[in-house]
Amino acid sequence: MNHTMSTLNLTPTSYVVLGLVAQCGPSTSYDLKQAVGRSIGNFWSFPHAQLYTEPARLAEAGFLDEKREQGGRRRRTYTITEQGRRALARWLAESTAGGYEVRDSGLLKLFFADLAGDPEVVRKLAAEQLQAHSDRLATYREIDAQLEQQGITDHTRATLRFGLWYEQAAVQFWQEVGQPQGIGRC
Amino acid sequence: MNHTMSTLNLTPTSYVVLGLVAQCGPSTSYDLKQAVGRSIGNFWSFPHAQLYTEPARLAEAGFLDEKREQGGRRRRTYTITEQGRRALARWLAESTAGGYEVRDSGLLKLFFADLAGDPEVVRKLAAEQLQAHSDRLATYREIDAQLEQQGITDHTRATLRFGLWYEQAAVQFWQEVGQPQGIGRC
DNA sequence: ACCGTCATGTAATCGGTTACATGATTCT
DNA sequence: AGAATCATGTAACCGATTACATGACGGT
Repeated sequence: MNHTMSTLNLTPTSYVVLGLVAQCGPSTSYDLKQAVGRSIGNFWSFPHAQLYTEPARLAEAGFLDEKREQGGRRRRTYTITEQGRRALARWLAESTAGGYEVRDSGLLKLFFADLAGDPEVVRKLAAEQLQAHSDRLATYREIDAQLEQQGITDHTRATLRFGLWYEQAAVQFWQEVGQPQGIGRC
Repeated sequence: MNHTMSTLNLTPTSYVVLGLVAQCGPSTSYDLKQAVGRSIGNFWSFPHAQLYTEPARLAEAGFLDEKREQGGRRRRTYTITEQGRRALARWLAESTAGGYEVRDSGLLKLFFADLAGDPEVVRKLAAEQLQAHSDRLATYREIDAQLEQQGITDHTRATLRFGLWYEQAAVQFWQEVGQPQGIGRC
């Protein structure tokens, strides 16, 4: 019944918004921002502006329902529609075609590090990265422990646990890099 | 001496191009495409069009030198300039501010998987991902072995080895997810 | 009343992606 | 010679990022 049913292709960003609204119920963009910051934002970040524009797009296309309050902040609150739910369900069920991407500038630098001529560059890089990843590993461990205490066992927690595996791998990797005596067995 | 010295901000893409040209010597966009496909493209992909437009931008800003052949394919060959080298060196030396991003739609799905209501969704997802990551792990192992035979021990090989660590972590993670009896120790 | 931070957006730009298009080579 | 693939780009669009801007709210 909505005539603006133009073919709008749904990006990962779209599904994040859709999923979050489905998960948390009626949300404002700021709610989304908070939710992202607490969870997925850890490994896949979205600038806040997108969490304002994307829901608008989705609403226009009929995947979300937008209600704007009159007084005060005049904020827009989004609710998922049946159509939105269907789109989400379809995405969840469909086979995951897209691979993955690890966009890590540290790695990029390492790849070109030999160009610098100076071995110190690699040492420094490895030390930095090791530090950063160790820190995050510690953080994730804390959070995971908290979630465990709270008895949370659903798949949002599982996602966090990926962070654990990842950071562990990163720590080991950068340790390996830092050791000048060469590459060990994996 | 170049008057078009406008402030052009250098993105990761820029450094990939710069670094590759520095590493491989004079290159065409197609060369870059090939090089990317063989190496960094494995975890950080760049559509080929970018490898045509980016060098142009860099050339215009004085980081690359462009020479176009007359006959045949009339292709443009890029060489790194002193300015380009400096930019690259500066980047390599500077502290890596930007964190990393893991953009994996499989993970995203997992995060929202419980919304589907159907446990089969998770099973299927985990199976798929496990398969995909196992395959890539195998591939990386092969490539690494080849590189080892060739006696390559520089940091471009090290970068590949990150792929090994990563895929191993991913495999373990998705195995964990696939096992319904809950989450084990990490 | 004032100040700082929280919250909520909009606008403009620009890089990234998709799609299109064509000319060289190579193979049969 | 013709088909198929390799190679080399261009153009248009659109999402993503940055920057700007302002209004509410909470505390002093």
